[in-house]
Amino acid sequence: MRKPCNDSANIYQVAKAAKVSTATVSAVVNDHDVVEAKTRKRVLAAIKQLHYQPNVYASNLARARVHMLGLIVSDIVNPFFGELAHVIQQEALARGYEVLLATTDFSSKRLIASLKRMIGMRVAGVAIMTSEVQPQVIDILRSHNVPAMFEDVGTADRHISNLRIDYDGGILKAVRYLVDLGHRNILFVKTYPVADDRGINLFSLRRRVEAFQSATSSFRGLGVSPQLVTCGGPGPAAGLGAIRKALPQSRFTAVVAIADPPALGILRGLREAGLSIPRDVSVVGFDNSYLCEYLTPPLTSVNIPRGLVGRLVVETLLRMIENNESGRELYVETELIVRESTAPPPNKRAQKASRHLHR
Amino acid sequence: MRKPCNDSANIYQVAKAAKVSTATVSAVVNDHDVVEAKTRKRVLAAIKQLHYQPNVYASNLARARVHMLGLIVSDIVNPFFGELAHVIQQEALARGYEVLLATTDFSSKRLIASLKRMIGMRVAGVAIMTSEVQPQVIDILRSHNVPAMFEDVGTADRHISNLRIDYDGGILKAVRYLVDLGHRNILFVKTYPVADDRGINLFSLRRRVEAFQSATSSFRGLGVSPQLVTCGGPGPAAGLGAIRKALPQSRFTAVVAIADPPALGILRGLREAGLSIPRDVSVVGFDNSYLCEYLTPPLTSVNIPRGLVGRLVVETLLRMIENNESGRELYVETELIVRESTAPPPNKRAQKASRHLHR
DNA sequence: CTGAAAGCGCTAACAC
DNA sequence: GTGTTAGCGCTTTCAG
Repeated sequence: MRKPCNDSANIYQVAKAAKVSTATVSAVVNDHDVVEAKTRKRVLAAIKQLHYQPNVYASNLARARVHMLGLIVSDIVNPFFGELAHVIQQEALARGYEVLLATTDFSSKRLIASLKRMIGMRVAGVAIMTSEVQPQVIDILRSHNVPAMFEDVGTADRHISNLRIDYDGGILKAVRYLVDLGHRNILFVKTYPVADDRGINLFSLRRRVEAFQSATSSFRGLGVSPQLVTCGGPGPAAGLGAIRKALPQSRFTAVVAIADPPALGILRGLREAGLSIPRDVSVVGFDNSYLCEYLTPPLTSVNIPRGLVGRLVVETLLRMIENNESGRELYVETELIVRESTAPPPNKRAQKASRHLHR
Repeated sequence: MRKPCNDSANIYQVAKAAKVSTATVSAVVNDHDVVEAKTRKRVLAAIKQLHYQPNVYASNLARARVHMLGLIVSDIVNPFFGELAHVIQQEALARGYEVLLATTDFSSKRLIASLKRMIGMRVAGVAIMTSEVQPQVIDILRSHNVPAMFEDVGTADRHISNLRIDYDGGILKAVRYLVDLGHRNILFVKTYPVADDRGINLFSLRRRVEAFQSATSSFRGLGVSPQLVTCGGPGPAAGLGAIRKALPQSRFTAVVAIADPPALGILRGLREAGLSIPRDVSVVGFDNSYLCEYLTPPLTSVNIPRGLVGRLVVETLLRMIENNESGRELYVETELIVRESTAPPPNKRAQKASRHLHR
């Protein structure tokens, strides 16, 4: 009635060529270890000869469950997400799952679309590592009973786990380190990507801003004065835009970037203005992506342990999927990696060390 | 006989809820524009109410062909491939195709595995943008009659197109520019990733080396002396390793990197040795990835027009798929983007401009 | 250890 | 316009 999918041989042809039934071929293909060696060999030969490649759709349709996880991230160009995706993929593969990757480009519309597509593919679970998550996402997940893992959004639930990354602590560590070096005027550069549709939820960005506010206020006694600049746009360009905006209007000796890509632009903007790093101003990034150590100067940055995150994500998801466990709250620490983009501010150059060196 | 896939509703339940047949539901879902508005509305309501999400496997199995392209690249962490993948995806999406992305990490075993998996998913065509391609790949492709697109490998054929990127020209332009600036001792840094299995075909790498040899030899009359250093490893680390190896044993005033990521490591290694760029040595990258303009100094690099490449790949593949056209040979030019990492060599500082400025 | 056969959920003739 | 129904290619009982 319908013409065959393409030129590929199907299981019947293999069965016929090997003079066995399709059940036997299926057993051989899936390593069911119940086939006599001789028969097996015959089947294998037929498979090779016909270049048989099982039709994934047919087999997944027939199979009860699909060994596949979905992973949704905002932006694969950000090296942090690239590395994270890589880790998760490795981890999943090691446990017998494929991973389906989707990118939202910060569009909540695309998040929904990707999620639906993944559900259509009957993924066993999804990890949604984006900063924008609207309620509808939760609805969809719930109505399909798909185990999910979020980053820093909402709380755990029967089918939902949540991984909290200690952004606040990371920002605090960065600020404390700068304060210890003698900095008092610290600029926080917040950038956000511009999405094509209305609602990107800037929840996690806002959280980081608050973390900065509270970090600086805890040093208010020392005369620390926080400044803030915001600029929309993708990656380094946004950082550059932000710093250009900030330079004429703020006085600062150190800047903390909300992520590494903007930090690239910040370095550039500072240099454009004839400033030297770290002599005139110190810069701290966030994510500790692989680029940091190759920048000039190597960038001090807050590290998020991708390996651990990847492992936790996959393991937790699999527990929910395979052992039917409930969702759980997870937490990972961050730490400051000091490199050469940070130093005492110009006027403090003399008084070399501060008393509270960051441990 | 088999338990349903998961908690999701299926087309029968929707049909029953809307009091129509499954054919009608299918027509609505696929926008077949033959359904009366009223019926349509009823079906839509049922779909929403039941959170119906069509099973991709069932529909692809039933459908004649799958609107999906495969894309295989070596390494998604290399920004160039990241950007290329993005462009191809956009382009494909615009023409109604999804794209399935796979990464080989330079392992030929993984190339084969990915290809087979894609064929199992009945992709309509594949683009294989890796430098390593063994004959078996061609066999597989041919035996399944899958249209394919390679980068710089072999020649076109009934079902195979080939895109040639003008690496040679790019390298020649870089070398000529350096020579015009007054450089005579030019180092070419070749790095290659180490794969976990035996056979990575270094074909395209070798080609670039040859291009460098021939480029320099065309300036032999001017006293140009080519040098070469090789180092295995991933990305920037390899560049760093290579330059560390080269520094004590070669004399050069300019270096050309085989790609941008190694150039990062080269910049770092040079600086480690107390050299200033471009004052003491000039550096040229290859790929012109988005990082270049944010490095210190901004990196002169050879540009590959990703947009054009992406468009050509998708368009050519679709011509083979939809119009049953034969494979073809394609060609794209490269160009040198001059930034601030290149300058006349130390001893030539005085004689500012050379006569043959690069156009 | 192997074979027969009943679905998995959907699509697309074809009939009405 | 809408319904009926025969597959798409595979997996998996269940008998033998």
